[in-house]
Amino acid sequence: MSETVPRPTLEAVAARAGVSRATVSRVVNGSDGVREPLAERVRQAVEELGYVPNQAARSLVTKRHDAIAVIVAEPETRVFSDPFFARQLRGISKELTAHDNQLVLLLTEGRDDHARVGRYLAGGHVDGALVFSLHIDDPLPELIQRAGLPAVFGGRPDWGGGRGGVVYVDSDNRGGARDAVRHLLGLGRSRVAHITGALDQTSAVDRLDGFRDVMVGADPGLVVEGDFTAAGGERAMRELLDHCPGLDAVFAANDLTAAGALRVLREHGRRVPDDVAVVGFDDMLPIAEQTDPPLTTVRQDIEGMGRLMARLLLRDLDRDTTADAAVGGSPSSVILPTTLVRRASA
Amino acid sequence: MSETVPRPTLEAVAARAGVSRATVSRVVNGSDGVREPLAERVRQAVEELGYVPNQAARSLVTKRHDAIAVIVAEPETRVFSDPFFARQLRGISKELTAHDNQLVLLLTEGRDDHARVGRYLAGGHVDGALVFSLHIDDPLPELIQRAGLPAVFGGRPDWGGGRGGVVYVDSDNRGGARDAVRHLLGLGRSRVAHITGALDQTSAVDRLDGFRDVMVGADPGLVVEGDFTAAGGERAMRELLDHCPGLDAVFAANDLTAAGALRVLREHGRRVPDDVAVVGFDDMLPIAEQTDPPLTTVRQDIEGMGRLMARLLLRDLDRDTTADAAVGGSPSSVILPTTLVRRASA
DNA sequence: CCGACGGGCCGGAGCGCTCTCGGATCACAT
DNA sequence: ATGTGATCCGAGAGCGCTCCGGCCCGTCGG
Repeated sequence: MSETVPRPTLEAVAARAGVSRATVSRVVNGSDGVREPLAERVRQAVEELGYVPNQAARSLVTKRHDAIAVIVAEPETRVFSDPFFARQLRGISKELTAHDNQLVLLLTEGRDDHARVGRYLAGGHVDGALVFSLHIDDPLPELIQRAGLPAVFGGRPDWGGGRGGVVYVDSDNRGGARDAVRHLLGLGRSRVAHITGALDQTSAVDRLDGFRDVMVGADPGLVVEGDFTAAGGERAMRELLDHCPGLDAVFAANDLTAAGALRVLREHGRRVPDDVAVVGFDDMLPIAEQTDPPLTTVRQDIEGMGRLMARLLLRDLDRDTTADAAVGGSPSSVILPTTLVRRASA
Repeated sequence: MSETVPRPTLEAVAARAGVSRATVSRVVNGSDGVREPLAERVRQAVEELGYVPNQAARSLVTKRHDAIAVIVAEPETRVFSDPFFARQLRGISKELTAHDNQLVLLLTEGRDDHARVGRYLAGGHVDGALVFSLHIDDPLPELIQRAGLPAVFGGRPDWGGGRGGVVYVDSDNRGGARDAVRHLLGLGRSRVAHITGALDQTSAVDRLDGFRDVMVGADPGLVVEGDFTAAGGERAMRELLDHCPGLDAVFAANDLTAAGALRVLREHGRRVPDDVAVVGFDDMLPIAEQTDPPLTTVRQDIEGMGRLMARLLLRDLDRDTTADAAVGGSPSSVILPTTLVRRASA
């Protein structure tokens, strides 16, 4: 019924083309040293038989799998509540498939999942790993290293990336924040507040740092901690309005936060942007376009981040393969630029 | 430097434990026929050497890969603009890892990608496929069948699923729509309008059907086509207000559409829910909670859908393996119930 | 006490592929 | 005609695993 027809093997193709396995292998893998007429005969046999190489057998000898693990720590619900994840994945996918690599997705649930992931990585199924949202006490890097796999991290890791040549890709959160605040100042605002993100995430810390870079010596009361959610934005905005009723601008750590802030501002009768200008971060659609008024925000190239992560990893991979020595040294981390998107809120 | 230590093989473990490969294999795979003292010695050797079986070698002989492909058609940008995708993936992932299966993600870009996917599926890397948003002219089912792989589809396929025992999992879009409309009627509304989704998607068609089930013989002018976007919702709402200014309720095909409709209603000075009650679909967070007023909507169990898809597929797989004959017949499609979530808009 | 029987364990074959060698072939120069 | 490379191709080994057949040894009936 669902009985699979046994797929043709190299040998079958060889027999049909009247050559040896080795020759077929050469043709299939595009190495030279096979004269044209013969090669053509082989190609035809491949065609006729619908031959597709058996990856398992190939991996067994090459020790290459042409597969990359993408590891996402599930507790980061943020990853799931916004389209970031999907966009990044899309970038990764594009880059990987362009190089004939497969994407194996590992969503880790909790603590105990690490054992599973470790076993998997050690099991030699993949050639490398792409890892998201790493925390300081995360055993993942250790596991990956023990498995002898190269890895690239998404977002600056907690410990600053200073350790053992960790490679990561991140947006220029700090620079983006500076741009946002400068834009606000450029609008003639002077009492600029900041609602931070969840400060256990480096992106939130970096954005706060960027804010401070520009607002040196500002009233510390103008900074209130949020958590990247709309509810957090509302709460923080209320607090802000309470303590600093004179503020004329708000830089929110992300668009969701900004949306919450906007609601509270409206509730309190403040007009945006006339009374208070608001800038968000992420350019998270459709949120950013749907707020009232539409949000001025800092856009980052999410898909590009994903693609870049994959590219760095792949480069590392065939550096190992092709070169005898390190050709260009290990790859190093990359910070991607952001751009300010002007809409109506500031 | 990044030189990998050669991983221990079965043979190495066997040598250390003073037994044969076969015995180690038995112990590792949990088959019986090895007496306890020996088994223990083997287990210890495994431990000491940190042995992990080589999957490639194993697959080569078992023809099993313990991996499932998840195929998502990229053009469905809807998939990427809302968290559906991630949620479903999460459900799938949970179920798969619980059964020690890996998740290989295939995002297909366009037409020409099908060749790649086909090759991959035929390449014998995976044991089955989970497929999303299939269209009527999609070559995917053909490819999958040719590769001899079992598959489960997400969402009712275009051609109605009547063909060749296609198995799919879907929400009860029609029933959910009925609930929504009945709720509106229960509120005493009588001129209920519907803004549809993109009607080339079965979910949109089903929701429309559900609407019609309840509103038999209603003014056809009360149904306007949307496209699942907020902009589409705005456009449709304007049209509706133009042609049927007397309407007192709107059932929107999804929450984004509802959000657009809400904006236009406010713009026209209609109060929600006093003048016009609005119900959405999806309970897409954070949108549904953030609209003004918060949206009454129909919730579907996205994660459950994913999990169920995976479960059906896995069941199908080891039905092939274990049973001599069909134990319980082929699995069949499942429709998951929806629930109405009451908030302020209706 | 011997032969039959059976469960526990081992050796070997082989999954489909790659890759190293060495043999065959051919052009060209000797 | 023969040597000489360079070039092309094939045979064979083996990657790490599973599984089959058979050997060995313990057990029991006669």
